[in-house]
Amino acid sequence: MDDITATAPRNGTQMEPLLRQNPLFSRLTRPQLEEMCQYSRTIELEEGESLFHHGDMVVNFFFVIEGLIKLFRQSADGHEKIFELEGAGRTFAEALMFHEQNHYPVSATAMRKSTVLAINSRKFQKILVRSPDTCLLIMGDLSKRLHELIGDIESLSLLTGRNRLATYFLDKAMHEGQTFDLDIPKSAIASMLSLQPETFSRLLKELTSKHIITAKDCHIEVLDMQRLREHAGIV
Amino acid sequence: MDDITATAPRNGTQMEPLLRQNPLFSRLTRPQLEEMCQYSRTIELEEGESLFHHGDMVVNFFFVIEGLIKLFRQSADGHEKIFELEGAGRTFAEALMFHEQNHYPVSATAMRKSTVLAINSRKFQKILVRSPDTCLLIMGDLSKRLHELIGDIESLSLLTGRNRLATYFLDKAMHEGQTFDLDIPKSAIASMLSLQPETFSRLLKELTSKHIITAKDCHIEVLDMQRLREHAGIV
DNA sequence: GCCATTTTTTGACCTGTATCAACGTTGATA
DNA sequence: TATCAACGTTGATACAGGTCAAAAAATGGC
Repeated sequence: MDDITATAPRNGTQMEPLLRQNPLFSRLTRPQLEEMCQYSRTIELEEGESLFHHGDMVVNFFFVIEGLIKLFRQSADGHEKIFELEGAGRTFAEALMFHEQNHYPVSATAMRKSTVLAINSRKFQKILVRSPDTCLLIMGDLSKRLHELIGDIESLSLLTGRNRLATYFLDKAMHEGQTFDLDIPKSAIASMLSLQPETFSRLLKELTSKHIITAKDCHIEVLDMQRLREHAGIV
Repeated sequence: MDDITATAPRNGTQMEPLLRQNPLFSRLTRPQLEEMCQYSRTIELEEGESLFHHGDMVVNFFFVIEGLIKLFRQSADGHEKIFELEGAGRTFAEALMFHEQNHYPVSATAMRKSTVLAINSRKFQKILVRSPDTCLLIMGDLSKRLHELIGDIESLSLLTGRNRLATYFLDKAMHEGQTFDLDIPKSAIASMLSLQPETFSRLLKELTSKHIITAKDCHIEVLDMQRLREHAGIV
């Protein structure tokens, strides 16, 4: 019997626990998981290496074993918008498996040395038909992403860059406490917030000059949550 | 036996054919459809009447029998962003049924006299568990919406208002031919494109003064598809 | 047809953010 | 240590689009 861990990228790493954390795989039986792994392969990516391009035909969806994958799109004039950064334990492009003859709507490249599991969409779909439990979890997942995207559209339509930056910091502070680090280049954060790096820099300066946060390199400390909330524009 | 058509809002209208056009219902057996209708009720809405508000607890999802429903969100300073207009045959808020204890992420009001079918989410979910076919169709549907939202985010992040208006007209021209009518108030179109009515009006004027379109009241004719495409910024 | 109301357009002005260019920092490489 | 490239900051400037106010046009009731 093929052991799942055999497909793990590095010596003895148990991949199953990591897979099980993701709703796509949490309810699959062990044989189903093994079947899936037979139709999967791990891909090692160097920093900056590309996994697929906007417009490529969809064959696989992906599970991040390690690293960080950037999902983005470029405009005609070379500007880049990052939609999402996916880290260890996350899947991406799985929503596409439910279309026939589909094309990736975004491009994917590694922000740092990464390992991903490429899972054949068509084969996985066959497993799905026999797992209504998993179907419901996936639908829950898709629905959550839908929510998030609606939130993004709202903030692009109704809020200012200042609002979006403050919201970003509020989120960070919620999850990691009053002091945290920016773990990706500022220009990448700017792109996620749909701002130019220059504007990002100026807004950051504004928040520090108002003594709402302190910023030393990538290290941020929130001094005044209340006023940060006010700047988030949610009132 | 309860006939499905019994829940139809107006004398003798067969609702089943309309329901069957929607992927959510196309693969359900007749008994399943009847079971569903037992947990549903039709709601009549006057123009401007509200169906639910952003933040309300999710109990039902909705199927539009007739009319037009506006899905939107309001910012703190009273600005409104329309996410979607749903007409006859469309469902909305169905993505929410896969979360427990969920709240509507948008508000819904009727743009004109409308009739909707309110379907109990929890009950429908129970039918779903026994319909893997339908699950896959729904996932396809959710995935398509995800795509569309990603497209919206891209156009808000990377394109100008001019680009978005041109894209809107291109789409219309594709579906309805070189000449078509704006069937909703201009201010509503502006909101969908994330523009102020004043800006919308000015961009419209610009397109007419360049002889790319003609606009008389709500009647639009595209004169120069090629240049309209150029204005859409997709190059 | 006329009035009241709503929607759209127009004008003047202002603000947020992009753009372009220059410069400082940092970190890797030779 | 010198050099180069990548990244971030700063300043000057430009422009898209928002805001406010008022006029014009369209709509709907009576």
